[in-house]
Amino acid sequence: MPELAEVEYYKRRWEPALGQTVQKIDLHEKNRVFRGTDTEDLTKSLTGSQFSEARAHGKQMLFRFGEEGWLGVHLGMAGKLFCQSPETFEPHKHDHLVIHLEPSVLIFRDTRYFGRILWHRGPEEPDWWTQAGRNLLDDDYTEEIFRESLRRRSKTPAKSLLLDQKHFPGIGNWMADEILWRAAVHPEKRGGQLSEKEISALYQCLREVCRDAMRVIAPDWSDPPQSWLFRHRWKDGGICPKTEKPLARIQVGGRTTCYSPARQGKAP
DNA sequence: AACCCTGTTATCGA
DNA sequence: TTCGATAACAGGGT
Repeated sequence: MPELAEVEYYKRRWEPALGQTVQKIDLHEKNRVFRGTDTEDLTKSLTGSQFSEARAHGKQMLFRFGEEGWLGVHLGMAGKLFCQSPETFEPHKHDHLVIHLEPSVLIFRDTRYFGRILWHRGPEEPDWWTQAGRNLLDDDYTEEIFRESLRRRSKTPAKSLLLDQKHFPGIGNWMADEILWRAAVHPEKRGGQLSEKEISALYQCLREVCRDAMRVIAPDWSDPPQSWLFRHRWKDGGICPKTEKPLARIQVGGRTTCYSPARQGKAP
């Protein structure tokens, strides 16, 4: 489920425990979500440390413990984060990491095991954090930078390019469809086939969808309004809220894609 | 019961 | 090198 704004939402779920001290860790070290992670060092270093910082970038989260502990969380397809009190916490089969602080309990739950926990110890942030792509909501993420991404991958269908986390961190399946629909660009159109007007529209809609998602979803996971494609994309017989014509579903780059033929045209 | 999925990664081949 | 297609991962929802 989690894309840009959902990840921000889940990051905020852990923030109430900032400043608290870790008493105990529960984890299943053989678990897939710990692939490549030194769980022994994670357990040893986290215990007794103070939860000091919470950040999100794209689909990745970074939580700092003490000065030198950096816990990375990726939610995959179905990951969730919770913060509960010890009285209300009930262990769940798919709770892969449970951090008992005083007085809160932080939980990483993932029924599908596509998520991932990373761990790094040292004074500096880990490489997998500093090497992430640009923040699409920053003022310095300009149309020129967006154009450069299109140039670099001019033969890739627009839908597939938008899903590339190196270029567009945080964009996932529903956001990519929403952006293309708002910009009236067919998902299979390639970067090199886009007109100047289409490129500008895509850039504007990319920024707009990121802002709208953060505003509506990040604080309390509100339902987006009916005016978004989001509300219609999975319904059989869904109707485009802009044209009132039927929506269509196709596969692009292996991902199910919903679009409005009346608005976005036929395959190029 | 069969099929689908808001994600990532390895592999193969053009 | 680059990119697309495909499969794999694992469980829950429809």
